[in-house]
Amino acid sequence: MPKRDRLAERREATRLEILSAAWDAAREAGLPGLTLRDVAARVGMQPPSLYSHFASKNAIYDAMFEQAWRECLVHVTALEERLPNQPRARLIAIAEDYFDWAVADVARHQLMDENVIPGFRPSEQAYAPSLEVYALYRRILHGMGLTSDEDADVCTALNAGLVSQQLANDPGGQRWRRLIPRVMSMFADDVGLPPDTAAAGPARPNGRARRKKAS
Amino acid sequence: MPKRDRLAERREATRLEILSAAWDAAREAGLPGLTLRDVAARVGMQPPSLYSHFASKNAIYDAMFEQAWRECLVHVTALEERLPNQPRARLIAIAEDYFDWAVADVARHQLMDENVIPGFRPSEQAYAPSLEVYALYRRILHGMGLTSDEDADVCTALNAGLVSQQLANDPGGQRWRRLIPRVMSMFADDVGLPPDTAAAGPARPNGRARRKKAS
DNA sequence: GTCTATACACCGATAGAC
DNA sequence: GTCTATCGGTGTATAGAC
Repeated sequence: MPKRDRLAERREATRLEILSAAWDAAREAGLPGLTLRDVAARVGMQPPSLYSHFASKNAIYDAMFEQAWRECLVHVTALEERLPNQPRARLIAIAEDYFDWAVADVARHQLMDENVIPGFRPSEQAYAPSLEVYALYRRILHGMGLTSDEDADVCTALNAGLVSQQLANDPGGQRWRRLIPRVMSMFADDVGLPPDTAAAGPARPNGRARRKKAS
Repeated sequence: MPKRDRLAERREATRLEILSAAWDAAREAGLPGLTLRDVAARVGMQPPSLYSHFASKNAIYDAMFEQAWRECLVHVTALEERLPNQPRARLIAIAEDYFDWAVADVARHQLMDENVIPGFRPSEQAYAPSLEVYALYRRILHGMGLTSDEDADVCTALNAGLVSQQLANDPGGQRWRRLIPRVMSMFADDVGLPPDTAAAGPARPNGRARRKKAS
């Protein structure tokens, strides 16, 4: 293996190490409270040395933004494999899974879905994975017969609202998380989804998913 | 009138002037980007002079938080007077009004509903008006026959989600604002509100709402 | 009491030595 | 690539003028 590749690998490893430290720091001090000095200390560097790997603090936010959405893409892709068959149960499972994932890391959620950093706008490259997630989401809904983009917008708004209220008014609690089955049923009624056939109630169904219908 | 009162009035006026300048600065530089030097310059003071009126920067945020929610309380109270009679039209009017009010001032919305400032938690006193708004909101819903606290939580989540998605993904646009009638109708169906009648008498919301059970 | 002047510790960012 | 040194700017604090 050429030397250049080893160097590139090591350089990439350092980048990832810095980002990992940045996530730790952001979770501890809050996303906007992240400081380069803190990050540098965690990786055993002097603060200015970070500029050898990132052009600015916002560049670190940008890389974190891309990481978070890539992570989300992997997460949702994996989730798709183990979704229940019944459309209504699917909606609930998706919503609960997204909810838990968002609430599990507030700093990550703020970076992904809120404008917490004054000067920060994600770059084209960092924004791309988020579009992929949204496309995947629409594809899943499409598989249930929800072909309208409006439906997807409504559904994302419902999820976003539940998460937002939970974090703002009852952090660490379950007050809005408990409403997910009801809200998703409401949405299912609105778009005219038929009732789930099997004994899959509003609670998370544990029945093994059968293979999708061949159409 | 005793001298003390005149002094107190002047002091209060200065406080309000500082807060007004703080709002201007926050709207311009983003809520977390607000700096005491900027605020001081806008009121023709030296930065340390602000400490004669506020104990800290967070104390300014706290006063702004209280102001914003008091303003919201006044706004919603005034709105209540001119709400349509029909329950479904009421829901839509409330939602659209809240939406426009929230979107009209992003900095205000961030302060009220998001955790944008790392170290900031509103004081008991500053938090009180927000509880009043929520109580008023529940009372309005109660007048439509929606007596459950869950209903109110769902409704606030719907509104919050629409605003959140609008600001995050289409700032300045109408993409989610257009969904308000549909989402509110969906909610009205869920709680079993009867259809609005064409000709409306005075507000006599005696139609008892019953939550429809979804399969 | 209110404001000015000054200082401190911390921040992001840059320049240059090695 | 990493370091030291340093810059301008920030929130915060205090001492002292009026």
